[in-house]
Amino acid sequence: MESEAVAPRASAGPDAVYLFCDGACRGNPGPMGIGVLLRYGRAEKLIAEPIGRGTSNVAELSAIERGLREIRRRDLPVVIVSDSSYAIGVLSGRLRAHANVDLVRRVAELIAGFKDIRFRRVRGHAGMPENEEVDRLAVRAAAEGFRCDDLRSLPIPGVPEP
Amino acid sequence: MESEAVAPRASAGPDAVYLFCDGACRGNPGPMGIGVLLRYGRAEKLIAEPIGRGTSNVAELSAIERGLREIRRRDLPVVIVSDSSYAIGVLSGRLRAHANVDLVRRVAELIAGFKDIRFRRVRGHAGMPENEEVDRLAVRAAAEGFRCDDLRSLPIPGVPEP
RNA sequence: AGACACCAUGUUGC
DNA sequence: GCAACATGGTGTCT
Repeated sequence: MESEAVAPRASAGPDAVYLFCDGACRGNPGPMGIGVLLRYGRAEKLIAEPIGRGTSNVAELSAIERGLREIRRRDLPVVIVSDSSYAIGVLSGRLRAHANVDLVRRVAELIAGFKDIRFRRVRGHAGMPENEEVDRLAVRAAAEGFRCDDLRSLPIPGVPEP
Repeated sequence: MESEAVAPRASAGPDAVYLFCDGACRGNPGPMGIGVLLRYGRAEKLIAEPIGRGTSNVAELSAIERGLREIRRRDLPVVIVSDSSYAIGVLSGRLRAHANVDLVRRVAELIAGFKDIRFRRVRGHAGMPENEEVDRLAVRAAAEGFRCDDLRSLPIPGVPEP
């Protein structure tokens, strides 16, 4: 795995799209679900979807794929935030995929269509709010078939919500 | 590798130094840590150290090296207790080292300076208390940069601790 | 093909 | 906190 140094790392800039994603299954293999949070400026989009039966690693890869397909502006820098060392490893070429070859290649080609994609590994259940949120979405999608595709606006500090 | 029969085996005698050691990484390769427990009579010494980035096998070899360097009395019999079939193999000459050649030679020369060194292979995570302890030390050293170098006295059965 | 080790993730149970 | 299972990877040797 290997965590990147997080603190000293420059952010991808104000125009970057942040893609937080997580996959879950009930049992492994088992019914899978994905959770995605896309953030661009003050706008957020939440996606939850059950995606059939498969393995935990397939769920993690599928969450990344689903999130990337949501991004139209392929010229914008994208930061993929995932807790799956496996998914980041096989997509960044650090690990070689022996299983899930088709899925890995499909997502890799998707990635190749973007101008600037970076990966950011985070520890699962380490308190990062966005990671916790997509984890809950993925778990609900896998367990209850929960599905959503909602826009949302970030609160502005000091400005009361309507 | 086959496990040696543990129960019927003669111990190395009352004056032997027991060197329990383990290496760990966070990811492989990744940040490494070592854990060492030296026992001589009723005295124990615990060592934990992060040792930079490398592979699991390098960590295992380094734990042995670090433990051996702690032993002054090279005339005493030493029992190296490790769960690494690789480390014991390359150091005992049963396996041939193609990688990590410098490190292997360095530790082998260290070993050659002792009068009586034996290896004892134990299964990892099989419940042996000393192995579990050095495993935890190594993992903490790799994960959190934990470091220690402490003396400790074994409890005497029937005698309450202070 | 096998062995040992080191991990990551996903679950299940208490 | 403690068990256990599965899916996937590397480091190393035979």
